[in-house]
Amino acid sequence: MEISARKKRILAAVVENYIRSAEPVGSKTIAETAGLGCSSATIRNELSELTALGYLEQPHTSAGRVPSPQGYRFYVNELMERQKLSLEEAEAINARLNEKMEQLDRLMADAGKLAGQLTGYPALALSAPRAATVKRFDLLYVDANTFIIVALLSNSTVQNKLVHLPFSVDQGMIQKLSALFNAGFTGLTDEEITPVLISATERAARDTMGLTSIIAAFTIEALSRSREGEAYVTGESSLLQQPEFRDPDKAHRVISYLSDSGHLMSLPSAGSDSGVRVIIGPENLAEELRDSSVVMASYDAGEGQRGLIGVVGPLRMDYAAVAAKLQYIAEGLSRLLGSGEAPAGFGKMILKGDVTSDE
Amino acid sequence: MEISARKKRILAAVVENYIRSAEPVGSKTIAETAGLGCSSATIRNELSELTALGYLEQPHTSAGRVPSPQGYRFYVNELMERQKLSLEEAEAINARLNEKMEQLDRLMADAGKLAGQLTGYPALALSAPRAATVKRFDLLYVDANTFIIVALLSNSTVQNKLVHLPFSVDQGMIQKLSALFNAGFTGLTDEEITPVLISATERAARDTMGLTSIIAAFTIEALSRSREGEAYVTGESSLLQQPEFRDPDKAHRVISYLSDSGHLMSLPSAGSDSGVRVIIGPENLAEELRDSSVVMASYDAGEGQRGLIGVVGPLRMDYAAVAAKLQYIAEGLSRLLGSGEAPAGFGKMILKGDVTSDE
DNA sequence: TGTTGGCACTCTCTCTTTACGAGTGCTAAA
DNA sequence: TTTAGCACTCGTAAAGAGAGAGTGCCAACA
Repeated sequence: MEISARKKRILAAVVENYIRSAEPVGSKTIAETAGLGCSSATIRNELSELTALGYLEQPHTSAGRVPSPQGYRFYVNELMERQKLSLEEAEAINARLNEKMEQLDRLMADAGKLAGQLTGYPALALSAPRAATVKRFDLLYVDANTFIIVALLSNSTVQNKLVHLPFSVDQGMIQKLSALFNAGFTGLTDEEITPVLISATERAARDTMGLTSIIAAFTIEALSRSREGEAYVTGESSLLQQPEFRDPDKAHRVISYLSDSGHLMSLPSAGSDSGVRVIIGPENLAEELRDSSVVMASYDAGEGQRGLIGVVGPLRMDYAAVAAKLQYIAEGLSRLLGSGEAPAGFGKMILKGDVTSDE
Repeated sequence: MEISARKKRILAAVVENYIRSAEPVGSKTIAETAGLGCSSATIRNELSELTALGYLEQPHTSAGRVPSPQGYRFYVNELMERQKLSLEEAEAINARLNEKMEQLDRLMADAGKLAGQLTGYPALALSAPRAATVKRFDLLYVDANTFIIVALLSNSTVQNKLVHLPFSVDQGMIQKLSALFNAGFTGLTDEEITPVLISATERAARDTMGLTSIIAAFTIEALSRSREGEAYVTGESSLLQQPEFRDPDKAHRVISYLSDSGHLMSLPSAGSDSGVRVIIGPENLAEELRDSSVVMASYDAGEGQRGLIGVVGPLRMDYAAVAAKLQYIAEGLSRLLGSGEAPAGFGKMILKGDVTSDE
């Protein structure tokens, strides 16, 4: 069934009013604010039909209307105007992004924080999980009982570990091990580093002191950590300021769900086609998020990696503003970090609309 | 004024009952449960005096008594029995600690998580801030445009950074820089690395194409990060389950205060290391924590470092149980990480690592 | 056919009143 | 010094009344 232009305007008015006021919207309000040149009675008829179509809901017989999840979805897909950031906002974001450039290893989490502060919702930052391999090992001899393992991974991160030993090793042993690992363990994912391989290497090295397994264990851990991706959540408590989360139990359910990073990693799996993704209430796979909406934007983190920033809030979220802000931040991050290469291995993720990626 | 033994027993009964029930404790309840062989009227007289002395409070004329902060303090200092963990609890903690040994760099945060899960309160984990210096630099040549900076710090962490250059360097240059930094920058705190020193080094190296300042900037950042210490907070939302934090605004104030790690670093300054510390409500310096209590235990993190784990909860916290658990965890951590007294006879290796990843 | 004003109806929210109960403080007796 | 008894206080839960907002429907109108 096709929806008339006026119905669309009325639906948009309901959504936008409700987003602002958090209270059911009545026909009178719409007649006054939407500027449709018709009376509240007419609006009532339209509202009634929109309700029958499933776009609106009535909390009780004699209250105003509230958008249903389907109503929000329609709004997001077809009615929502692409919001432009104000100059101040854009500049504030740029300033924050530039100032963070110094601390690249924390950038991911900081990007989440920025998103949270700008939108006032709890924010999440995810790095796409991705199988990595070691490109190169270095073992640094420190003293007779100490050495450092340094591993350069295929995703261009460097992991290291300081190892203290209860016995002595000499430089020769360290060099031998280094050569051995560079020869035998580079290019392998964590799953390919099997106990069989380790013990074979151990025999080849004539290593009786267990050094091989120490290094192998470190390698496996470093790789699997990178494969699992990382997740940061910040500003969880700002959820408490939303009227729909004044119930501490409800808030607790959502927040504690968010706090378990394991859960979060499954969020983006639901599909990732365009720049900004909106998941509305019951569309969430996770039971705990059925009363919440999630808005996410992905960015190019360089080295063929993609990152994700997003916020979580009530259904009554200001989708237009949040989407605009997230997209702007994501674009900024892509510009700063991005390699310009096509994203590999993380599905096709093309930023929607006018991407100004001059790289 | 000296407090009679019976008053002490009554006070303890009030505190313990209130901790359990979260509701004001009446004279009748005490007469029935405390086993003092006297009637509720007698208890009433005593309660009245305890109230006059400031150990108890009355929410309103005709409710039971609630411990005042001073009452909690007296309870913690003199009445609280040192609780012993059950065998299951102790074993659960030990198991968790051992399983974490593999991932030492995350151990600090994990220890906090453990404390939180065991006690049901939000938990924090702090590393004591401490000025560090670089003990040793290594620059690893990767390819003509890429090298890795590895710095071993005096606090036995290792920091690294992968550097991509828009121009080529050769191995000789890398080696020269490495020698230069090992000669000129080891043993300095971040504050001692002045722009004057950097530019002097740059001149001395002749034609380093800005590499000197890149490495110097990395060094400063690594050192200042270590000097600021680190703070992790987990399980904030469990505060919402406490009856005294059902008010979302109150909970939000506390949680958002906790979420700012800058605030947390000032927490331990008020006191020193020995054993378990309890800070009760108004004793907190921070306004935001005046309605909360903090229990902290410090542990020996090895290398002369101390770490801190703690929990935050309502005044009505089960101090005895929480203190016992924290102490047990802290002792376990000290045993695992502690440098000085660790019995090396078991051939147990002490692995300590720090992982940073830069792009 | 679509739009409008009018009107009765419904339902929630808030305020007030009432009743209840838990616990105290006091007094007098043991 | 302890105890039993009793009046009193105060918060809370339940019940009732009134107001207000918004709907749904109907008849009239362009």
